[in-house]
Amino acid sequence: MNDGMPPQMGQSLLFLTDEQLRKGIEAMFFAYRGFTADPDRILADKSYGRAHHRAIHFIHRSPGTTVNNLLSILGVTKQSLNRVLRTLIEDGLVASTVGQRDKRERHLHLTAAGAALERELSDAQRDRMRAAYRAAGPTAVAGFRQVLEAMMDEETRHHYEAMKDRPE
Amino acid sequence: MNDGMPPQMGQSLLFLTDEQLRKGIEAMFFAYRGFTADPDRILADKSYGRAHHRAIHFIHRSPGTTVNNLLSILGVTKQSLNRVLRTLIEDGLVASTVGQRDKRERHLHLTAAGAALERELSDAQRDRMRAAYRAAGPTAVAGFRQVLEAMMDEETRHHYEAMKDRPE
DNA sequence: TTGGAATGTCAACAAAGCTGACGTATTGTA
DNA sequence: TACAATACGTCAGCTTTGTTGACATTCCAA
Repeated sequence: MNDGMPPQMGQSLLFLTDEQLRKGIEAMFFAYRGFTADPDRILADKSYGRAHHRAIHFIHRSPGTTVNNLLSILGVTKQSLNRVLRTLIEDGLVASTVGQRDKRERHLHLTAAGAALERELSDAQRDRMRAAYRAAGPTAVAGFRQVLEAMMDEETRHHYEAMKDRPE
Repeated sequence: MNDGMPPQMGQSLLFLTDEQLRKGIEAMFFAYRGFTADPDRILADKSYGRAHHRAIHFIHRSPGTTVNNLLSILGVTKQSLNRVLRTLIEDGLVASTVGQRDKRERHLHLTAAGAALERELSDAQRDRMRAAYRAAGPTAVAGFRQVLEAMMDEETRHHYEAMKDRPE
């Protein structure tokens, strides 16, 4: 039976065939939909979107972060982020305080209400992630993270690693 | 030193801590940006977007697929898909033919030009995926796929698996 | 003191999703 | 043979989230 592989290709490189790569690409596409589905449902009720979720997540993750820093983490323009941030501030989910050392900077924190929404969103997202982790097991999880990290842009990976080991 | 873990938690469950889950969530977010970055750059020059890429990908993957089938794979409304499909047909990248058995159906194929663009896009995306796979190794890749598959919605996983093993 | 950096705002626009409504051709069924 | 359901296309209108470009304000630092 012809499996489409050149006979000289060793078992060791079978995971690099175009077919394997295509499966990985489709797995990323389909999995990302699941990944965002639960928070999206929660946000839809509140007339917020994914952009609000991302802002809330990273403000929670790095309390006191500046607008500029958040910008480069999220990879969007300041105008785009500003629109999202403005509604979150207006709605009392995010507090923006003038910097001490540099008064041009605004430091962002979640309010109690913002922290409550963050908790609700991340609980939902973690539930799915936990189920997937549990189903796949610790070895698979390690591989999952390795491949994802290798897939990032250089600059992005720096952001990722910079906040990798911060304590809660 | 307090690592934040309850002392009764065995090593076997450390991969399910909130901190591990959060890292996985952030890895998904950052990696997905890298995942789409290369095709996005190619598409920007041609005034197409990610939606066009997805349509082209799955038409290439399942030649002769109907509009309805594509709809349920992509998880969008027919109005949204139609806008994309119309431009692709107008530009001569996709051919739409009336069904033989059921004349209500339209069967979708890539033209030579469409196949050329598909090749360009998937080459770029596969290059990054290949580099990530190579860096992480075959064991990691297996885990990567396992976790992603466990992360999908039920219905989505059916789509994924239905086209999993089709020959090129 | 002056140039540049950080921030914010206004305007205009585009991609890509959504709902709702409607028309047409075709098919299956009562 | 009527009628209901299906597949597809399209129009209109709306939302979210991204983009440029222009411009004002505030403040640090050379």
